[in-house]
Amino acid sequence: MSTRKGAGVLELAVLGLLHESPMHGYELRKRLNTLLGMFRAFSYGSLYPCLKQLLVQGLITEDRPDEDARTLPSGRSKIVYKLTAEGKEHLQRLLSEAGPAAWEDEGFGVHFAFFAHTHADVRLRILEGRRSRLEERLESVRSALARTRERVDSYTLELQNHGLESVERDVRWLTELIGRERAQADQTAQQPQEL
Amino acid sequence: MSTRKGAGVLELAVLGLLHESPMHGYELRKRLNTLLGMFRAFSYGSLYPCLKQLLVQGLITEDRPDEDARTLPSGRSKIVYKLTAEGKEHLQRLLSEAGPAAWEDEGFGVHFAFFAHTHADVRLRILEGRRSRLEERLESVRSALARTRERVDSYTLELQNHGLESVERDVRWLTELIGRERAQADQTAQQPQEL
DNA sequence: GTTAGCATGTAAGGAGTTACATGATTTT
DNA sequence: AAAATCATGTAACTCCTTACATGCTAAC
Repeated sequence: MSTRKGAGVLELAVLGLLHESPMHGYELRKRLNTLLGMFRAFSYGSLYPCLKQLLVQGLITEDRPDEDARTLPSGRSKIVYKLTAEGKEHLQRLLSEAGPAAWEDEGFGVHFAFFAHTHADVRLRILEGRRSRLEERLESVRSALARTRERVDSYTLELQNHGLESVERDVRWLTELIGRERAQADQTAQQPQEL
Repeated sequence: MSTRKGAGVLELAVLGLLHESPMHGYELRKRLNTLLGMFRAFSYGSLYPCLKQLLVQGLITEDRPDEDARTLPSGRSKIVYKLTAEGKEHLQRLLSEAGPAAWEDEGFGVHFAFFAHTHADVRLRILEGRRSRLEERLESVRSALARTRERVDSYTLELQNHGLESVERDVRWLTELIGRERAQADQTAQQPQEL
């Protein structure tokens, strides 16, 4: 009840993208779906309500170009959204949390996408958390498979092998990234505070 | 409104597993999570309501071992679920549908897992549907990427490349499977009706 | 001048999760 | 005798989708 659970992946993604540059909803959705297109896709039906909520929370502001006219329900035009100072703070807070939300399936991609704005130690903990998570999954499925080795038809087997291989590949990828992060951390540690 | 949309992946998975052998809920969930463990996991909170609904629909029956005692709310014991004839028919119907439900992200794994009970031509159409779906995704993300080549930070790039590679790998996997299916179809076509 | 893409929104609903509640049985 | 795991269930909730509704603007 403390951390305001109602976060969701979308909120972070929207804040992250708006941090790079102000945008209107339609464009935001396109950027969203090229950024995370291989993992998930969002529809307008979730994006616009999310923007509305962020507005209410004061994390973004909207800029309607035709302020002269009366509050028009028709005669639509682009509404450009922009991060507020509070929004930037909130984004930083979200990106500093190295917890399950950052390494579980739903959240990992988005958190990773904004690693450029994340502290090095948090990055490392998220990558390691993700890797343990996947390794746990591998082990649990593998041991269950060993116990139930009986008769499994060839299609089921094919699916399970493909799944295992994909996750193993992901683990190797993570291991490489972790290696790079550590090497980088060592380098900056040897030359302290050079700017 | 015709095909009773309220299907969901769980329903198919439960029917499929119960087709192999009768089981109680707890065991069902374990089998479920080793079958699809690399792709998704289900909780009891969705499994038991699903079983209840299938019971109401007459697709499964429950076998409570202690029928002697009064309808006991306490004193729990295993409840073994079993497919009815109607349930088997329904399962066959679900497995014969070579539509989006079978090749989109949510459904593909489960449909594939039960390919052993699926007609060869349906298998082929599902595999091809899945492949086109992934190829569309690749193309749409790649072309969007080409248009927005500007400045993307190295983490975003890393994520996108990894995503692209994973999906490309899946496409190659599907292509191989399609090849095998076709070869098999040719073989059985040359020697018609040998049993 | 009409199709395609740009642009914003809402209402209803679906599929599943979390957290809770309870108790039996097996292992250590 | 304590801890782990087996076993069944419910209520509240969350995040997101689908389908709808509307209209502008660029390309062909």
